[in-house]
Amino acid sequence: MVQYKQKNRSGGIILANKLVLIDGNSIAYRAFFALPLLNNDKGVYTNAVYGFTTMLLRILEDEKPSHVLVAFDAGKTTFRHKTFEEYKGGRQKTPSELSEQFPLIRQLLDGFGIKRYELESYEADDIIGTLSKQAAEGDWVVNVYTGDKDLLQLVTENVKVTLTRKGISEVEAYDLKQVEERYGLTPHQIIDMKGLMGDPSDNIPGVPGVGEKTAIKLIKQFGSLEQTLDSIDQVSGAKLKEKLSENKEQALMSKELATITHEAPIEVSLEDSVYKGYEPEQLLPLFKDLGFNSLLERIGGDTGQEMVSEEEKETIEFEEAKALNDKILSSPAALIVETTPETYHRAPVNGLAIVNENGKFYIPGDLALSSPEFKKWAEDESKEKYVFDAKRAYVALDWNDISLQGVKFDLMIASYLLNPSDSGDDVAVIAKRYGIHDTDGEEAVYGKGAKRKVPEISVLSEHMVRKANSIYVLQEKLTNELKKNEQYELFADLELPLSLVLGEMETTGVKVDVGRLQAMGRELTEQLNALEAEIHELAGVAFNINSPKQLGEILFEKLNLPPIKKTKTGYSTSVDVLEKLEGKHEIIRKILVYRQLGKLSSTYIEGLLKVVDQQTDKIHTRFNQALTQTGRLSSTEPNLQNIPIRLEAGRKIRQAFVPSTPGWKILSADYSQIELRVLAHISQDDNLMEAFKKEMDVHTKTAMDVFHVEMEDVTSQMRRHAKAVNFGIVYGISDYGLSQSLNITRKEAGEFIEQYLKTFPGVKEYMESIVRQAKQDGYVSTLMNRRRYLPEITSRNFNLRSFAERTAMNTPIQGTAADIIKKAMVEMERVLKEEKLEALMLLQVHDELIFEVPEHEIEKLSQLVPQVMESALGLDVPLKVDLNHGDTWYDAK
DNA sequence: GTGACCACGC
DNA sequence: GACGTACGTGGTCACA
Repeated sequence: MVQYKQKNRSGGIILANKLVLIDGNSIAYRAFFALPLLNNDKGVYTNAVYGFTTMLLRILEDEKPSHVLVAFDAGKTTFRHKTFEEYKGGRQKTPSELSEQFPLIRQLLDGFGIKRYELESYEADDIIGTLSKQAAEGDWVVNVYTGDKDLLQLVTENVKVTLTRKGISEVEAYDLKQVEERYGLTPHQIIDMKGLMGDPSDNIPGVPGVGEKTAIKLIKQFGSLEQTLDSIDQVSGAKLKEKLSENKEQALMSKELATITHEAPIEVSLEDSVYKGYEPEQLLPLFKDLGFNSLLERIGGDTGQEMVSEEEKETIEFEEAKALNDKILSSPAALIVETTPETYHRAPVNGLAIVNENGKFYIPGDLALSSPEFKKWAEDESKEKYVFDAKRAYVALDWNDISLQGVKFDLMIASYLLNPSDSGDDVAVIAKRYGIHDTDGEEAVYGKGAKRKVPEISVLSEHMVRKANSIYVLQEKLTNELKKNEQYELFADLELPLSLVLGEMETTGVKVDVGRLQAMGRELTEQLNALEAEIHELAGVAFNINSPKQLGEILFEKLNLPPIKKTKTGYSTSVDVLEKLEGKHEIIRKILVYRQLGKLSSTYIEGLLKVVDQQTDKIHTRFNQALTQTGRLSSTEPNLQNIPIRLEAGRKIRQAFVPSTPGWKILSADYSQIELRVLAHISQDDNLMEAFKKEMDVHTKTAMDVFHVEMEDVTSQMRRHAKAVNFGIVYGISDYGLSQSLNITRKEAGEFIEQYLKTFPGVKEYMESIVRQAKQDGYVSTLMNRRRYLPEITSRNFNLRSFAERTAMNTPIQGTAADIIKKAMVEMERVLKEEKLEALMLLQVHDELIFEVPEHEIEKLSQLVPQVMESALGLDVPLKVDLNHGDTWYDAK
């Protein structure tokens, strides 16, 4: 364990005491403005605390001080206000986001065992001035850390001042020599300089018209402010002479204000600031609470995927169930169905855990899965269960012929809805965010990569009981937070039911025509071999076409083609680069085809064949319900949301996706322009709403309005551009992004966007108001109150801020579309059951639902599906669904 | 194992 | 004027 301890004095020689004085307010300010507005899981801002902490850790490591003291300003008025009432007047009020962090900084310093001090009527500077003088007189070595150049006046033989530069990441130490180099003045003359030039940030007037250059020149010439004022007649320049004599008094007062006192009536002694090193145990809970996970390691804490050490864990008492009775199978109960992390399809159940008001129980897998009592309890809707990742539990049990019902709380989903940015699939990680630290992460228990294995049962049983206990303990807290955010309906009526729907879709799986896939694979391999030979022939040498590095060398060095774009590591060989080279060499076309076919072969043929269930020829994807920042689902192992469609060669892959029962059909229903319809609704833009109400082609309509032409005069080029702009609006891309996708200049792209917003003033108004709202609230919401926090929207970093602004505009659109289709899915599943239909919902691809349907239900479904989807959520514009069916997914177009 | 690069979908 | 620009998943290569 790394622990900071005062180092032994070398060779027994006692060196001078070393005192570090920190200007607390100044460093906190710097940190606050340098870092984006981070917050922890409780919504408390922590950026200043974080910056302060990293700085402090570095100071302690670099300086290894024997004494440390952090000085703070106290109150608003100081003795300087008696001299000059407007001292520090006109200063912007400290933002509340910062002031609320000061108590945390104080707590943190206490945790470090570092003395802090503030004194009524005095500023931090004065405390530092007084202590540094005392220390220097005692022959101590002093280093002052601040962001304020004024403190340079304190530099002496023994006292250094270290200034923060550029944010907080860089610092610069000033001793006598460096002050001289920088200003050509002694530290004491800094005050004279200030008297002349003033300081706008403190509202110190100085002499108007005199800036740093003139001030330094005068002080160099005459030695001090007083001597300058005594010798005004020797000053060169009539204007300057006049200014100086007019503002004598003001200059003297300014000097007084800028002078840091060495005589503050402080009640601390140097010895009070003794620093003995910190105890990691004191800091761990603070850091965890603040969410400083990256700093835990630096102070010798755990990173989350190491076992929580035994001392930190309270022992947990639990019972191993020998038989299942009402005491164990009561309600409500937290339930863990333990499966080895990763895929849960056909996964063995490693055991179960239940925590309820009667106690904590570990239940061996065999016992539960073979127990009729357990099945009855699990399937009983009225027995309330609290879980983590309901779908995992649901599917794992479903493979064992148990249909889990009555899930009333899912910790994973709840945490995701409260804040999608710190979601996760690990109980421990989420529990920690909410203050529970005794649960190990999955990786710590199971190991990772090659080392993954199911641990011995004593470890595993305790692990699952701890997880169940975390859920049990956190249920109320998160439920309350959801209610407070008005997200409980989203949670209970949408996402929870959806997880069961998704679970059913996943277990149902999609049938694949393996023979067909293999045949396509063979054909592709032949084509690839032929192409490879031709490419090598044209290049004059055999090389790996899949290696961007080798390909780049061949194209741009051997064949001397012009390198259009570079990447960090070499030449770019991406599609848009190759397309620009297409006319220049016949090898290019072949490489493009090789790339396209190679992708199909490796990702889609081989990739899919790898995950086909050998017994049933079905593919069971997993939908991740708690991952994307917008509320969309994602799909893994395999990803069935990116099966090719645009290019015919790729689209053919879809021919391998077939119904699981002979004679059935694949039916696909996709929302037409759902995001733009949502945008029309949210923005209430008349023009856009009209397009949908009149059922116009929205891209054509956009082209007509943006280019001011009649419908029949819209060229395909215009429509393509309009479509790209609409696309950009929906996905929140920038002018740069648009310029890339249309291969036009950024300026032109910017003009397009501007023209678009002129045409749709309601949209413009929406874009502006949503950004304002995001700045005010810190988050944006969808129609169903899904949230996304955007702390960076107040960042002073242009990039971070712009990105957050585009996100603010885009997330309510994309997220509401996600809400709508999710709602339709829940409703659809209900209707299928209610109508006793055999048809099965198989997949969701963001704006599209895929079903397999018996022939005789096609007609019924063709009516029901659009009806359900179009009425999922009432908008002020109609929703429209396009429907297709066929023998394979390919044919459902 | 990890990061860079590339490519597929919405 | 620079900054480095939708969100995902997954394959391959090349490095350690």
